[in-house]
Amino acid sequence: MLEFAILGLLHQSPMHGYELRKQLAQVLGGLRSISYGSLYPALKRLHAAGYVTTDEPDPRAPLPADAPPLTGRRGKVVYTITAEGKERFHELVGQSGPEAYDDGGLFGVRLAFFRHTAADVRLRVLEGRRRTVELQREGLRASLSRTRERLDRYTLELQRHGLESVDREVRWLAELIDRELTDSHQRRADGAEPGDPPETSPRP
Amino acid sequence: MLEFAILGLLHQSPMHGYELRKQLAQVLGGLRSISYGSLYPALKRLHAAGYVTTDEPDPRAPLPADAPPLTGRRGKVVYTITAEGKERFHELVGQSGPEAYDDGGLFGVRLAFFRHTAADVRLRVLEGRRRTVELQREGLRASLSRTRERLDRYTLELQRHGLESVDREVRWLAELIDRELTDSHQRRADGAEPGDPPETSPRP
DNA sequence: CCGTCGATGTATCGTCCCGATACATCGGAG
DNA sequence: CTCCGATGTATCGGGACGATACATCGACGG
Repeated sequence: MLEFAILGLLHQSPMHGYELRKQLAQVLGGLRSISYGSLYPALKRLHAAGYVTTDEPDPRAPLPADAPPLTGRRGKVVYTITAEGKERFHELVGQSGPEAYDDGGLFGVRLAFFRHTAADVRLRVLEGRRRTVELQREGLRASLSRTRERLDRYTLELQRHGLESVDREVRWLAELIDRELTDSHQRRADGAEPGDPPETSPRP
Repeated sequence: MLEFAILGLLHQSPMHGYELRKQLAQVLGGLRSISYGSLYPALKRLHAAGYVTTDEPDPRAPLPADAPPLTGRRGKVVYTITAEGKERFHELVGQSGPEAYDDGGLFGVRLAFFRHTAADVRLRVLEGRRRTVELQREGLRASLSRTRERLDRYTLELQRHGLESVDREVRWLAELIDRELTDSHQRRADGAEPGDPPETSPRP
């Protein structure tokens, strides 16, 4: 999941780890933040896999007689996506199976990078997510009506609130899907390229 | 977090790990489930800490000449809470500081065992949680109005939906707090014990 | 001119949790 | 009688987290 998000951000421009974290927090919805304990190991993995490069000139050669403080020598590192990294990102962005929407966190990241996603894939991902959440809702409803009598008021409130949240998510997804379909028809009528990501204000 | 939930459940009656998992899923709101990869290590920790005992008679003594299959010898294990465990649970249940509500997951568990919690602690935890979520909401609002122009429609939708969810949670918490206050006044008027957990249907 | 304070920045450690997987037992349906 | 699904215990590798340490730099006031 981090892999996806990092590649997506680096796809737009090279960045420091620090900046990456800030942008990530923004894109992820503001509440979900990413810790350095996840970020740096993830960058290390991506680097090992050849998906990103660093400008670190490796700290071992060009200063034989230069040792003022010489402590730490911690330098800033700019991460840049490679051609393989871009390929990997587009491979991930093209996936529309359960791995794209079963996990809510990953789905959020997918949504944040939907502008890089083809229209048909967008639609499949949204509908898959809706199906997943609908199943959750049904399970929740069943469980709630089964155990309504045996639960105390607090547990009951917790479940009720959870169910309403899931219900709201389903309706939200339905709205997004509707909009996708409308835009798709609109594009067909306009004769525009199919798969064009709709802009923030499609018709200003 | 698991520690709390497990002790809370075992507080009611001894159980197998398997049953524990099912009850846990129920109490946690139906969506959040707990995997065995978390549960058994957690039980091991609780056992090592002396908070639970098992009926496992230890597999090393009483069958010298008994070896029909002798494979595995995997037996069922019933976990029972100890006096120290109950003490630990009440210690945890009495906490009303940030550790009780800063994390949403832990707060959910707290709520699920609110019937074991004193009325004043309940109120402090609910108000603390509301404050936390309110701060989240303000941060989200600020971030959203700051970046509204630069975000594409999908990221915008994501943030909007997130903000509405947080907003709904604040209102939900306010309702719960109101109810606590009402019940508290009611109890005072009735002359009942302060701290009585309100039942599921306080006035049938 | 200096100190220190907050933002920027890199990095690791221990711990927790998860999904996948393996294995074992048992009651009932076919 | 046999197979199947529910019950049941357990581990493994890996990912993510919070806490923490350390380093650099600009700005601000004393």
